[in-house]
Amino acid sequence: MKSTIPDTGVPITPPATNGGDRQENRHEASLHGEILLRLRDYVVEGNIPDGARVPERQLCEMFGISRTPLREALKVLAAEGLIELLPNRGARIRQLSQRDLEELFDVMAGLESLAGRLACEAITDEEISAIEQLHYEMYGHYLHRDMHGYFQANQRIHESIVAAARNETLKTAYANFAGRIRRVRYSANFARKRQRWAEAMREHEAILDALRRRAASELSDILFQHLRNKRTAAIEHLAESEDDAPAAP
Amino acid sequence: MKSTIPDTGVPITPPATNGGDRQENRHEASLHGEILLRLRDYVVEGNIPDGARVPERQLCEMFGISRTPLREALKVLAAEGLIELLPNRGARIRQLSQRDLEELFDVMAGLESLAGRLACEAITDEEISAIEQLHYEMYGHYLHRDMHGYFQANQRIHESIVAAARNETLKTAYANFAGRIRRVRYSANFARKRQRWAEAMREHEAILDALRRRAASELSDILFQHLRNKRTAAIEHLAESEDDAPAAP
DNA sequence: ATGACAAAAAATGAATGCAAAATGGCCAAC
DNA sequence: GTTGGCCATTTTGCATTCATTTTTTGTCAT
Repeated sequence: MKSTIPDTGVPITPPATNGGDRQENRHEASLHGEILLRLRDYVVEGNIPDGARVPERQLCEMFGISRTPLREALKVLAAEGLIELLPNRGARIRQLSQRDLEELFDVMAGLESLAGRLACEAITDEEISAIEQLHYEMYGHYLHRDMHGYFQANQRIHESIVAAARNETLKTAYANFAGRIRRVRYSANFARKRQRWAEAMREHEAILDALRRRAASELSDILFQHLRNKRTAAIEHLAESEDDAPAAP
Repeated sequence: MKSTIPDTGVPITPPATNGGDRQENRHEASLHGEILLRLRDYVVEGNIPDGARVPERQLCEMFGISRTPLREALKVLAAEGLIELLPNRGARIRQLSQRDLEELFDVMAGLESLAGRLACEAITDEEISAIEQLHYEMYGHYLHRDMHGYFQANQRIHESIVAAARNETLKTAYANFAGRIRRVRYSANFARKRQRWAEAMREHEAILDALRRRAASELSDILFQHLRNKRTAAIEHLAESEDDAPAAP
């Protein structure tokens, strides 16, 4: 006797309270902030299908709160681009078109490219060593065909570069866009091509090389191209998986 | 007998309803959307001093609405980084430290750099001609020492490049960050140095040149450096003007 | 059986009400 | 004269309520 959202069939399973907040500062104090964090994770993790309605009432009883703080959180999520609010017709999970995805990847590419440029100005030898460490770790996962481990190491490398840029504003913006993409990744489980793996490894080595030499604009170029290639791979993958799972009505 | 906000001395002058909405889509339909647009402009135009409290109640009677839609708008503005919400202590205009400004300028530099890169892939000859037109116009203002006209032409050039990137996501993000900086510009009236003018003109010519040749990574470098120089000029100017107007308590 | 229309039901948008926290003032004590 | 604590007022946060719009459902006619 599990209650579901009739329209979408989404099971109402209250997710555990968020422990590790990433970009919000002290919003966990107030209720709407707490809700914001939980709801954002809930959406990012893909618990609600693309384009589905996000009924206030259901979410209210799911979180055990009234509509006021929830609506505040919805407005913020809409501003972040995760959902969209149709006047008098409630919130829907924002359906990303292929074009939207391309745009998002390009913006991410621009931000990482910038991060690399800035990192060259401020990164320490220790930080580079740490990234090298991650690189070798990633290489190990690559050899063992461990996609999950590879992904994690890869993500940590990119996060390290962003962190080395010493720019909190950039870091926040990066996290925001990353969240939008992650939602898609959760839904359509990216399986990367073998061939792309080898390429990506080579690119990562070039990244490390440029980083060691603090070659700012060169690193900027490489990072942009690296993300561009990622974009192409992702788009191709999505185009393929559209066969078995056609777009929502 | 003009009522004022006691704490801050902000005169309550209801701004006219916003005619030209820029980044929001159809939010003008609902009341909270309307309020969002008006309040954002009100804040961006610098009508409330840095770090001052933004009392809900005053704003409510100023806009003639209840607190619910206003609070929703405040949450969004906080997410955009224009204000900050202290738990149980209301909203304050976000005070940007010098470091914050530097970070913002760098992110803007990264976004414009990206815009240039992308523009090289898609820009038409007609669009380049239009930018050249703006460039000559700007040159005229430069010769006549018309700072306002120069500024406007300059801004339109940069906006044209962003538009030529054919990326709505980028455009929105760009507008967002530009708004945060514009607030500062309104408060502390940037007066650009003569010497910097000549430099900027040269840089703009280099930009045009790279754009004509569709030299993506070169343009990317130039644009980044151009914005970096802008940043330096702005920071210096702020540092100087701190003498007569010390920081808020 | 199907389509259109109308009424009921539900959901959204905004306003109000209420409890808790913070701000400010006042007085006493040092 | 300054400092510290106590109480009144204000303000914030959230729940509840009211009004309007949308969506569903039921009925009837074709």
